[in-house]
Amino acid sequence: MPRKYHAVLAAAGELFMRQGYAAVSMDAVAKAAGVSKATLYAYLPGKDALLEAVVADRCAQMAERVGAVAVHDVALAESLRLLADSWLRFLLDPRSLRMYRMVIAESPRFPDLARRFFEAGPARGAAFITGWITEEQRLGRFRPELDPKVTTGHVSSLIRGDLFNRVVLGIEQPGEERIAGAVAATVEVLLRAFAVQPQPEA
Amino acid sequence: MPRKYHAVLAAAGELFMRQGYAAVSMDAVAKAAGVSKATLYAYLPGKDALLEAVVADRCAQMAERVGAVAVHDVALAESLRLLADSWLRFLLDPRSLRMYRMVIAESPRFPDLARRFFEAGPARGAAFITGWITEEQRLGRFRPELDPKVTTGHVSSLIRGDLFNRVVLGIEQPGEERIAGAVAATVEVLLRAFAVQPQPEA
DNA sequence: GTCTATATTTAGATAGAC
DNA sequence: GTCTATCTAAATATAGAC
Repeated sequence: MPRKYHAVLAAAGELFMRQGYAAVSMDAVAKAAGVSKATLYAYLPGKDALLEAVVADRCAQMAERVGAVAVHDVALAESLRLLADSWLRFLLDPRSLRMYRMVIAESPRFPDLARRFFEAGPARGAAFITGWITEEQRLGRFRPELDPKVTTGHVSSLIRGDLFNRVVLGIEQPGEERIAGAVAATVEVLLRAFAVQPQPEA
Repeated sequence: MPRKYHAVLAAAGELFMRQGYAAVSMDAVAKAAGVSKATLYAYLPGKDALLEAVVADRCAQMAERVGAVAVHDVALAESLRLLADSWLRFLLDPRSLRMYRMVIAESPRFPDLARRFFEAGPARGAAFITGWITEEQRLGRFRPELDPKVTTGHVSSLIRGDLFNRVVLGIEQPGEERIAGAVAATVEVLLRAFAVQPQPEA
């Protein structure tokens, strides 16, 4: 699939993410990609296939960007802060938000698409956090009796927090301090819930 | 706005929630409501206004259904379990999920709609939880140094948990035990993070 | 592979009778 | 208020030349 195929995927992706699948016409995609409509149909059998190709492409890109900062050679509080900070910022990235909105919206009609997104994004993030937890348990800083996978769900939910839900809905557009503040508050909770020796607050 | 107005809102709501705004035609709404298209335009100036009316209507309904179970005359663990269980089940209700998906999808193009949804749903739930926390603090069972509003974000995030994210994407369709298990695991974390006297596990 | 031009269907919206 | 019938624009998809 040659020359302009990448331009088509990029243009279609941009439009689908911003306006939603149903609201985007093949004309609009062709125009944005600088291609004729007939070329679209030379590449792909139809609009559904275009969406699937776009999401597969974006998932591959996302899979490379996923991954928080894992550090273990500092105090647990700082290690948690770096993990939470990097992961939350990834979630709040406009690309992540647009992808999330679009996939959520179409998941009832395109379940495969939702699963692919989940595997490329949330599942990879979860696997990363599970690894981080396991290592911290080995270091004796994270409660050893907890199941790493179950705990990953709790940790990731706290990191995402209320802020993500508000931003997804456009209720809030957080600045630098807001994000840092949310992370700091979350770290306090994480320490109380998961650290071997609960540390007193400042 | 007389006789068939309710039927129009109900039919349009059902279609918008299930298929998304852009994918639903006015013809489809008219047919589903048992009404001619001209009648739609007698009620409302256009499709956008129909969406806004639908969401306003559903938000009013939702505002009545919102509200978890608040109990304070049992042990904190049981009180937490009831709160988490009722709230999570509300979130996982198909009506909640469809509304959430649709509003998320359209929030970039209809920010007012997202805000109305937020006020009718998540904000009311948060206010409820904040009240619950304040009462538990008064009873001396919930850590008194914590800010109730900030803590509400942490509590609600943990209740929602990983399960909600998976269900929204259609990754998982939880049965009774799955929900109960998720609630139980969450309660353990909530106790460690927020109870005045961390209780030993079973 | 890529284009222009077009076929066909369906969209949102309205006129006018009752 | 409610209908049938219809207008106009825009949608998905394709034919056929290069």
